[in-house]
Amino acid sequence: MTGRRREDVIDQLSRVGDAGAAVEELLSQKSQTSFFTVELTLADIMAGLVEISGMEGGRSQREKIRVIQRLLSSASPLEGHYITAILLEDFRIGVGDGNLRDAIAQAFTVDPKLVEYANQVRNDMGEVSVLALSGEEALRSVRLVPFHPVRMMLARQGTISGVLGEGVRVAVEYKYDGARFQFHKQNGTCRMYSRRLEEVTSAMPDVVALLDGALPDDVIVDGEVIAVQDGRPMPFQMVLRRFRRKHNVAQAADAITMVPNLFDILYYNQEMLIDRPFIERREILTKVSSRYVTPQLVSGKEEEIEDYYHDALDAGHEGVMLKLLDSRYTPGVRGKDWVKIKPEADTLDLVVTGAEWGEGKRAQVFGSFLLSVRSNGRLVPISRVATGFSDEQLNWLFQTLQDDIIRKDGKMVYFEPRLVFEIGYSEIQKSPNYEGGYALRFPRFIEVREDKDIKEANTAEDVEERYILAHRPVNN
DNA sequence: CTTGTCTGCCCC
DNA sequence: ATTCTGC
DNA sequence: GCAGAATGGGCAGACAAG
Repeated sequence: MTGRRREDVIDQLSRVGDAGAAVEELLSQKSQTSFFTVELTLADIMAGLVEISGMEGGRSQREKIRVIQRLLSSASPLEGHYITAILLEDFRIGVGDGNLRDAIAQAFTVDPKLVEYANQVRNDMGEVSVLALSGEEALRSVRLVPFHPVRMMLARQGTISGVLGEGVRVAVEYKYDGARFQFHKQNGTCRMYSRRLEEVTSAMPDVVALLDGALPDDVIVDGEVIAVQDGRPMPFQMVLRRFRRKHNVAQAADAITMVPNLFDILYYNQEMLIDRPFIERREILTKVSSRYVTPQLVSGKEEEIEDYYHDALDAGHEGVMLKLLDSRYTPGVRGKDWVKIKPEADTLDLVVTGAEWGEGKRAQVFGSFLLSVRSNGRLVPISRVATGFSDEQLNWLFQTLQDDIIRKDGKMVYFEPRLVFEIGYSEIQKSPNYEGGYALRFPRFIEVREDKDIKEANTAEDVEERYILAHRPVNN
């Protein structure tokens, strides 16, 4: 569209770190040498977007590219910027749900709290905006309806002692390493939704059948499915092989057994329950469901909760959740009413063998680093890391590593090994993507071990040993 | 038909 | 997921 | 305290290319 070479465009993109801004610049350079443009209308853009959304199958990518090329070539630089932003769903204009909520509240002179409440229940700002037009009463009277999934309530990280105060009692439940789901049933029809509210019913026929059998009609419940074998939870990777599958579902269901665990109920028998206290919802859930309700301890004793937590870890779960007994169900909110307790991260000392240029606010520095373990006198990659750095540390690393670069390949650079990072992680997992066969789950940067030479970094044998140790059967 | 690469209102 | 940052 | 931003491993799917 601008007659530029592919490399120029990539170069531009990595320089500004924002595709919209990059397109704007490229188009403005082009307009100096080009003479005509056809005026682009909103209808043209809409038509293009509709056309693209309907394309699939063979050669569809090429066709999509053709349509985008047509739009951009008749766009002004600013238009190009925002067409690109629309296509990537990436506006970077600092307007999130909060600002939108306040704008709707002001436009229709209603309480922002009610706008938020209605959006929590209906999960559709467009619909909420229409309700706001009719006034506060309409917002107040919104109700949950089966097959309109609501956003899930989220938890924050914490510690047991941090949650327990004077005389505070909490509900303690296992934290499962699986996939969150919401299950709806009405008039004999069942549907299951993922955390991002995608429908996964057809991928989970076995789980849906179990829940159908265990639950009455007209309910919405919240839970987590895990993969199990011989009564023990399987690695998260097994869950991934099942959860959003479209093809060979029956075969996969045969190979990997999935079990639901229910921990909340949002709606039952025409009644919305999200504003009830958690203990009440729990009581209703245990009455309503004949099976699959997650075990629960209610306690205010730190020692007792610690024991329960260690039982959870011994059983192969991630940790526990602590839930305040009187908390409402707040869709989409990561509030302090639910707190997850997980083990502190283990750490490894790893050699920095490469890095990749960043994007956005990291466009001028390395955005992630390649990490390796020692193995028979060689260095073997085991993971990357991209979080845990302050901006200052990223700048320093970018500068200090310049002299170590021995090879470049696209946005990747490779170093003469010198630095050792201490890296925190939650788990070592089998990896098909790294040469050594293992990778770290949730890696994060702790610090540069300036006191350590690369010869003192951890080895592939260390990693394997830790993997085996973590997966050995527990004997009691 | 196989293989490689990229994407996902993706899962964590 | 985790983490840092600006408000 | 909150929301936003930038990034991790890994899976199935969808396409493109051979």
